[in-house]
Amino acid sequence: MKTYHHGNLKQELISCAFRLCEKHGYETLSMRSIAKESGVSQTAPYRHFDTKESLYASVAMEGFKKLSAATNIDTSKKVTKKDLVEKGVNYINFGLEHANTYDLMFGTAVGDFSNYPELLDCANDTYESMRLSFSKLSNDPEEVIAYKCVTLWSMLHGLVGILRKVAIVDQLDPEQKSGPISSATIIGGNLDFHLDKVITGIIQS
Amino acid sequence: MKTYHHGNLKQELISCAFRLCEKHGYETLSMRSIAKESGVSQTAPYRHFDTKESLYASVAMEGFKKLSAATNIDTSKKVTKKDLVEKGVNYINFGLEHANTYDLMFGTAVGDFSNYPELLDCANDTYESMRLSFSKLSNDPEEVIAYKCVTLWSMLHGLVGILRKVAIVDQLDPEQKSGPISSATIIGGNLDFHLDKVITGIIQS
DNA sequence: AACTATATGTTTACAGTGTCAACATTAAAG
DNA sequence: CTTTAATGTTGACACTGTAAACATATAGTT
Repeated sequence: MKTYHHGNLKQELISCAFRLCEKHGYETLSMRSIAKESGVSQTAPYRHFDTKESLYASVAMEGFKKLSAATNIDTSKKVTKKDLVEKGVNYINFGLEHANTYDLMFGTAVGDFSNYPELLDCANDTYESMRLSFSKLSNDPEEVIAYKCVTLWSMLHGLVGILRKVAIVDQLDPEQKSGPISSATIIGGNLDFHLDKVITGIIQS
Repeated sequence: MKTYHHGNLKQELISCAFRLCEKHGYETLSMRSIAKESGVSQTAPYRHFDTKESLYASVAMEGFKKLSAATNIDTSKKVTKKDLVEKGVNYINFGLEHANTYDLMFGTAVGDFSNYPELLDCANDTYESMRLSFSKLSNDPEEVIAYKCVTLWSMLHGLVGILRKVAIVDQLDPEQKSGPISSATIIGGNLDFHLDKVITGIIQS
């Protein structure tokens, strides 16, 4: 039975967009295709999203929620370096496994997060969780902790980006493409070992 | 005197696109607007670029050339850590000052560099230059050097990304927005100090 | 010099896009 | 039960990437 009013269209549009984004990348999304996929007329989405960017923002928000879930540390217990490393690995894996969504979250698709307060909150949560972990791990003053967080996040974020563009690096030595110089082999294969070193360095810095 | 044949259209299109990209971001570029700006019919660009992506690739290439120029180290002389830090600062500054172009270079606009061999070469040059610097600095075996390069590049790349999204971090504590917790203050204001620490860590790793 | 092939330009056309305005239907509030 | 607001549809507009057909200039060959 098909009703005129969908009842839950907004959520449907978001999860539909999320699905399509994960599969084909956000660049190929169109308002119209999402509407069609949701079985609704092509301009119906505009009752729930002012612009395409604001739909993007909602999808990005989903992404940050999932990222937070994958990297959140239980700070009620004692926090160890091992926890940080483990969640760092999770961060990288999220970036690689949800590459298309990650692009949406950190690319130019959503220009300024402060136009989307809920999205901003979600993004902040990810950072805040990291900050809390660091603060449970040491007695550093706040500024130092903030500093270390930014450093770690930069490292993780950069690693995702570079591992994605691994072709650039790997194709340097075509003969050795799958040999020991491959960054995927060097870092990807020993991710926790690598992150352990990096995080140790940051903690001690 | 207006001739039917432009004479140098390809280059004109590229530099025109580059200019527009720098100013307004690549997302707002259109084949037609670039054509118009170049004073030529709307489909003329297709005599020189199969697709929009391939124009993007050419613009990205310009970007990598400039990035290489800004970060290249004279390896005929002795290479010091200070050189690396200085070029690291240049890298970050390039990323921040040419943010729009940087997005084009490292975002999803050009899907797979291996479709554009010249672009791949330019990107590789940037890496290769870094590799050479590292190799002049120590006696590490090749794999270790490659590893360190990837680590450093990740850090630089990540830092550009995070500093750009600084709002996420800074707006955590609205009261302190321009206070000591701002990542821009922490890192941006002490960029060379920060990079010195990071690079020292990488060299010793 | 004349002829031909190729490179480079223009015009026209098509399907797809974001988004607005006008209208239709349903649900919610009084 | 009536009014209003929320949510849907249809139709339209200007813009996009890009293909096809055609026009003109340049380069190469005889």
